[in-house]
Amino acid sequence: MGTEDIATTPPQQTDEEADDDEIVTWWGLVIEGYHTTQERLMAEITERFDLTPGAFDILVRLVRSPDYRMPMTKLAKEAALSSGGFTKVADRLVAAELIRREPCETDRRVTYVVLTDHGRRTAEEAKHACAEILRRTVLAPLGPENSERLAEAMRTLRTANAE
Amino acid sequence: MGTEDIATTPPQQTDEEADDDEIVTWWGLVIEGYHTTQERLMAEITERFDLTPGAFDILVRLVRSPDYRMPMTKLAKEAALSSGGFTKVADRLVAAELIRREPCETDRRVTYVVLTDHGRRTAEEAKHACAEILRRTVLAPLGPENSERLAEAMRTLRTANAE
DNA sequence: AAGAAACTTCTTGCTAGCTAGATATTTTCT
DNA sequence: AGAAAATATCTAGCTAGCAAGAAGTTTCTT
Repeated sequence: MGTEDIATTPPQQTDEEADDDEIVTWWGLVIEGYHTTQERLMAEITERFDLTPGAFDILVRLVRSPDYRMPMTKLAKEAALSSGGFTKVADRLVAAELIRREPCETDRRVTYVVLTDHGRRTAEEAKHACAEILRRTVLAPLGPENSERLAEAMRTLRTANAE
Repeated sequence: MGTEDIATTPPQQTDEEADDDEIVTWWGLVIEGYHTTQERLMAEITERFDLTPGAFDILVRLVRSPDYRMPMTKLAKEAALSSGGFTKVADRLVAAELIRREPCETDRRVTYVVLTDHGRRTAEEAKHACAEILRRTVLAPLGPENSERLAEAMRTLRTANAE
């Protein structure tokens, strides 16, 4: 407080404003670090497998599901997509013959999406490539201890800010 | 190695596949933690100030620049936008009377964007609100030590994966 | 000084994903 | 049983941002 009258290079900035600035810059660093890494990861994946980031995400979730299958709504929610948005992603994946739709016998509102054989192979290869890239671009630079701490911090943020 | 013959709940998964899975899941946690937090932050900002996330980012960068002014190309690069994409963001900000374009006297290829008075006020208020939200939703849950470690990890990732 | 090369901005057309609302089905309540 | 509410998917129209390329300006080379 009380430096309002002294004009320095950033024109008359109060201590409080400087504080705000520091915090916003600090979070900007998080944004940049995250995006740089994620974009590099996705650049390699999309180039090697001809998948969009959204499609890759769906495939990985499906390949981990029992019978490689999940109801549309559940999958959309997991992937943080709207139902309308997910319909289009699913359309594209069906067109690429990576998944197919299957009606549910017991509840006719529900449609399952299921990996095709081609989709399962692609998903497994892409997941393996993803892990390899992550070892190289994230785990190696950070080291195991910092990696563990990063995960812990993110877990905290997720729980603190969920819904 | 050597567990291929024993079928467990995920149908015959090798150790290597389990390893891949663990890493991909670990990074998925980072994605989720980051997005949850960022979305909550942006939800509050966009609601209070009628700004898109991209517009907010531009405004904050401008309010920190000398004379509240920057060449289009430099600003686009800082904000990780393509030049075409940035033209449209700038169009919207001009329409909202938050910035204006100004030709450069010495190099007629260059156009500056400059905060209007209204833009400067909005940017300062939004930055202050952003800092307040970050204190509440990020710094408080993490605590100072973990916050410092998070920034350090992100700095490492940024440098490791730049360009 | 003339032409080539590089740089900056803007235009055009495209894609991904969202919101709102339509339709069909199931569940719940009376 | 039948009305009302909830659930699941799809459709239509919208927005943000990208990529490619057009057009103008400057700088470099001869």
